[in-house]
Amino acid sequence: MFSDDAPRDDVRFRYTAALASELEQRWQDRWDELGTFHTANPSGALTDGAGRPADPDAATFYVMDMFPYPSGAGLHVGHPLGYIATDVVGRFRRMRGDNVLHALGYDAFGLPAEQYAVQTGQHPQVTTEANIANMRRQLRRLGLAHDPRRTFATTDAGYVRWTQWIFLQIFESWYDVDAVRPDGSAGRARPIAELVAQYEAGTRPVPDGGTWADLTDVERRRLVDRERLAYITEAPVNWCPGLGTVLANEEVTADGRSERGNFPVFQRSLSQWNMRITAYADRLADDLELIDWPAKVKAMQRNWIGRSDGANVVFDVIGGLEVEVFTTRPDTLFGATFLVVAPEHPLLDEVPAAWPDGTRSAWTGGFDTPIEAVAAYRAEAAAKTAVERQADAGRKTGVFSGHLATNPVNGLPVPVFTADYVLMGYGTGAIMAVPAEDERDWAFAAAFELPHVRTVQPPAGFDGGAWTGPGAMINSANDEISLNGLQVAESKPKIIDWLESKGLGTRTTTYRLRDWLFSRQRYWGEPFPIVYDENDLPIAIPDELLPVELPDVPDYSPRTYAADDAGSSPEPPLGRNADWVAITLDLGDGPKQYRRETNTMPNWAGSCWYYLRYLDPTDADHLVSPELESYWLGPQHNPEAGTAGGVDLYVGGVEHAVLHLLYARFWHKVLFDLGHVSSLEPFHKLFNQGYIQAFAYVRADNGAYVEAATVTERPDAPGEFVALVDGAEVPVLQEYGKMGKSLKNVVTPDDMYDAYGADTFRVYEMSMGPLDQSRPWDTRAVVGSQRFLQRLWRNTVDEATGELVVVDDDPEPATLRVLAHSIADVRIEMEAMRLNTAIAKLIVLNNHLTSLDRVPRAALEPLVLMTAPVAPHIAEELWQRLGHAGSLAFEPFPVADAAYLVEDTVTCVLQVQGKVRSRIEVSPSIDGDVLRELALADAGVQRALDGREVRTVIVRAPKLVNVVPA
RNA sequence: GCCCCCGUAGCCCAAUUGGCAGAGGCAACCGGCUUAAACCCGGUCCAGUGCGGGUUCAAACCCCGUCGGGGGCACCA
Repeated sequence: MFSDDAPRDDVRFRYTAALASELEQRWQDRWDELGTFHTANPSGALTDGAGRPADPDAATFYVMDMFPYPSGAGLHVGHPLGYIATDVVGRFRRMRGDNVLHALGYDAFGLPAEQYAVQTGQHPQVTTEANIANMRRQLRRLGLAHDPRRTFATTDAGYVRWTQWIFLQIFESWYDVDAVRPDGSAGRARPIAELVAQYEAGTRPVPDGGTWADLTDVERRRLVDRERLAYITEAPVNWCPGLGTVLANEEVTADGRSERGNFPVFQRSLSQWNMRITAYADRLADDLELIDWPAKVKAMQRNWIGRSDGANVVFDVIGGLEVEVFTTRPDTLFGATFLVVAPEHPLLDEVPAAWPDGTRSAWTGGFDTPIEAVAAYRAEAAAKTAVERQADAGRKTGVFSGHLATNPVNGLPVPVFTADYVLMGYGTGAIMAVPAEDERDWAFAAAFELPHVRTVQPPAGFDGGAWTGPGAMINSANDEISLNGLQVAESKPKIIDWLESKGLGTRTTTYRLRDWLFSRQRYWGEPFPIVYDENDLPIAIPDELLPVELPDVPDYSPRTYAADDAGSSPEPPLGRNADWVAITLDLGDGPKQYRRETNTMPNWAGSCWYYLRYLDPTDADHLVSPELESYWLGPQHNPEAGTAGGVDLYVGGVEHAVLHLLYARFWHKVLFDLGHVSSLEPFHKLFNQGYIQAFAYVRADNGAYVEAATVTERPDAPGEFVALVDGAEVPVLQEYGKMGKSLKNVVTPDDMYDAYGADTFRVYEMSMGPLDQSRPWDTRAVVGSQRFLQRLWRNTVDEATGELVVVDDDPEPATLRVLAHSIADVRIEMEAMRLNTAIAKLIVLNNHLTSLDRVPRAALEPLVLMTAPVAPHIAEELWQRLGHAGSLAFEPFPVADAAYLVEDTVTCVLQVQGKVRSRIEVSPSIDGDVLRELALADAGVQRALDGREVRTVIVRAPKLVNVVPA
């Protein structure tokens, strides 16, 4: 059970949970009163606790946690893992002299808050505020060194104002692919007014012909609206009836369900807001090179962006039409034996009336005419849900369209099929099929009796099927060009050059990334700062009217439907307040009636820029002042920042690898293009912490979960467990997984504060293992961390009297050596964020001091300072009891005395054929040749050699010699 | 199906990146303290690194294969 907490007369000053709690809360109050963790900006009202601006000589260090979502359930012990880690790193950097910025705000819009509000019948604002208050309380008790002045919630009107302001910046911009960026490369966002100016001046041709002057005002606006980075378009979108809203591609799983709630998602053509993230696809992919992120997350982003280089190739279709295909293998064009277009492809809108000569029966699907066959297949494909399509992946279906096209490199006729393995949304929605070099095409060809022609020589012994590997080209020549004999990589540019010279194709890059669908049909989100006029065209609400606040509506719950009701339509809750929707504004031509946008923004919007707001959440005049942005985030803002700049350390779960992290990078780059930030990237170093998981237990008889806290392991049978249910022991089975109410295995920080105090909890979480690894929670093991702190306490304070027990004598050399090594090791481990091993080193030093009769101050004080980042309250208390005034938060982190790092002797291992046969003590600076002779003369070595000749001797002075016998 | 990460004492985890397999913690056991127990203090026990090959003077670490666990992608042309 938990440690004994009863006050005892003989040990009134023992470091118990009660004492820990008392001093922890006292120090938390003290930090607040003194403003200890008030981080100073270089200028402005945000100074340090003493009212000073930032020290110009200090390096900055900006550490940040992923935005917490204040759920109604409160925190369990898994949640604070990352917050503790960033706090430890931040406190360590502060002691190293850095100006550390660390704050925490709340991502408070979004579906869970809305659903929780619906459940409890309260307004989301009320539940959100209550949840934030509870989370603040739980986190404050943890002793996090956040700047309390820099917190905010995304729902605050002052924050919403700037979220909406950024939206309007994006709305009022277009992407000029030719504009030159500061680094010389091409393409950047520019104010839309500059596009209009170009049209007006005639320096940019009006698309679709005509002149600007000839267009009506409404035509001009439609033209310009099409170019905006935030734009409305009618297109197929992901409609999720179960959630009652449309979703971005990133929010839909591969099997066509909503990431949140796991409801089916249907394709519906709807008019919705989008963000032109695709304009940034190249930069989002390329700039990953500039930042220090886990390779896995970079791979996921690259994968999601899905850039592939190839060519578009035009095939003439007999009868006067043509079809353009995208291929990454233009080198295999001579092996293209048929074409496949997606069922939605416009080429199928007209098909021949009769099957052409040479049509095989396998191609027709049993229909008499192409018209019937194609219509039937298109209907079948349209009826398929994403889930069914997913289930059918690999099974090739399709039908001949009746069209014949001409292979541009050899003039041969190729049949055009339609099949749903070709997607309208990728490339051109049409492919050239090369069965010999593509596995999917091979499978289709096999199913439809289509021929193949090999154009890459497979290796000897290859026994059929598609060969997708490298090799020499064969069968690839016409009168003008020959690829034969070339390697695949050489052939690609050559054939593309030829195609381009003949006007048959163009070098092309395509992306999997789609534009970001940005509207949601929900109440609890940022309203769009947009109104519509009588032409139904969007108009920005003037800056002075921001923020647009959420109106009261009769019912703020989203209109949801049966999860499989594909025919239903979204209904924004904001539309339920007619008085709000209709608005009278004077936008320069007198008061007029407008209609408000009733969709809200996705909750990713608020998390796209919060790292900018921490720099000064009180700034009412700027999104972020350029001076602060460059000081904390700019390129080279500290020696580690690199050319991209950004937050120095960003810690959070890997689940945001493509959603939040991609969206935030996109917004940041838009803000960069528009001159609002100087950094190229928002987050320089990203670290994904692991998860704390927990055992859960189900009854062996009925499979019901039992309270994990009541379970014990059978002493007689390890691995078997029993739970105490109504006073009786029942056998249970162990499971492992998330911590959650339904699994009855939740342990909360509050439980830990009560039983051990916050410092013990912090030490335990940090010592469980490497930060990036997931691991099981084990409440019984927490006591080990408490013992460490208790020993540290006892090394300083007499438990009975509260008197200091340290002495001012000089420490023994042995103690100085342990001290020096501990300091050196702890610094290395802390800098590498290996907090578990850093704590182990602290324990070694502490245990050493425990073993002494008298603890010397000169050894104890550095230990207290080094313990401070991980267990700050007890460290502050001991520091004070040791006679220091004020907080240790800014005390320099100890530096090892190099004189005690060198050992007088080291143990040299003597091996014979790799096996340890002897050990000798030698000087650390011993000469290799001397050591060799010592080793060869060693009795243990001679015994192992047993008279054999020595072939060679490996000497790694001073630690190892390996003698290799002949 | 493809790709990535991880398998070390009963458990959580170290190992200066190829050089003595054990730093730290939990649990267990023994002893001290105690009227007794807990706390505390001291000590003990415990694996040859999932498995099979290979490279090397030397392999937990590198290579190949295989098994188990976790994650990502999945008809993207």
